[in-house]
Amino acid sequence: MRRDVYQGIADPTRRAIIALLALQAMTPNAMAEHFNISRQGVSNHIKILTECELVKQEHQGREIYYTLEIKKLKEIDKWLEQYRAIWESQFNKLDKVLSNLKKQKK
Amino acid sequence: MRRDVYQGIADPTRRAIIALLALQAMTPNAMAEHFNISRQGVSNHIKILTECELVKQEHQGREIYYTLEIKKLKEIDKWLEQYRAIWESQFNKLDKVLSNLKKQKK
DNA sequence: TATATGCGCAAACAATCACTTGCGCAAATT
DNA sequence: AATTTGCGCAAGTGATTGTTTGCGCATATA
Repeated sequence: MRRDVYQGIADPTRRAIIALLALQAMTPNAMAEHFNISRQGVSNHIKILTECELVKQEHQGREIYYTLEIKKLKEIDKWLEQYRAIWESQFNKLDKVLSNLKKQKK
Repeated sequence: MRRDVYQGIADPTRRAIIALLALQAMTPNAMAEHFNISRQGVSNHIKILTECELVKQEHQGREIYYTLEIKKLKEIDKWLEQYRAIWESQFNKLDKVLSNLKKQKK
């Protein structure tokens, strides 16, 4: 069983949960109200998110508030970094082509 | 069958393929040499990457060169954007705490 | 103390996954 | 013309997924 950030964000419902938790900490029941799946379905996703360390829990009485571990998302950002350089240089190339076309028009 | 970028990058072998193709276009056979799985195993991944539009093909005789569609990775970057704002503000808060501690020491 | 509520665990399900092996087609080499 | 090479397609395998329903344990309310 693979448990990493990439796996964590692979499912659309999990990305929706992440979006919710970015706004505020929430209990599983509160999250479930936003989706068409059962409370337990949501809990299963939370379990995976917890295992990926994308989410942490805060017990409060019998309720459990889940919070987003935003720094885990930084991992993806770091992975993207190596490719950002490439697409930026590609954009610059395109930019050059365009400005050359402009010059030719003149 | 879900076919989006997030699914595309969910598998470690596929991320490795992406890394290879970032350096240069390659045939499936060439890629397979880098991994411990069969040529067909690699081809299965390529198929998924193609369906996610993370990869495009260029036929050249009987060989097929695959190239990385870097702009598709930008989609992830765009998704991350909303969270970047959050972790940056969190970092600034931490920064404040640290500089306050420093002041107190003085 | 009895009952209701919030939650995780466990088991079950079909669907999808990552792989493999075997095949056949088309391009290249002999 | 015969053989080799590069590739995708198809079918098969066991493992993992997303989901559900039923359970039991705590905490809260009556």
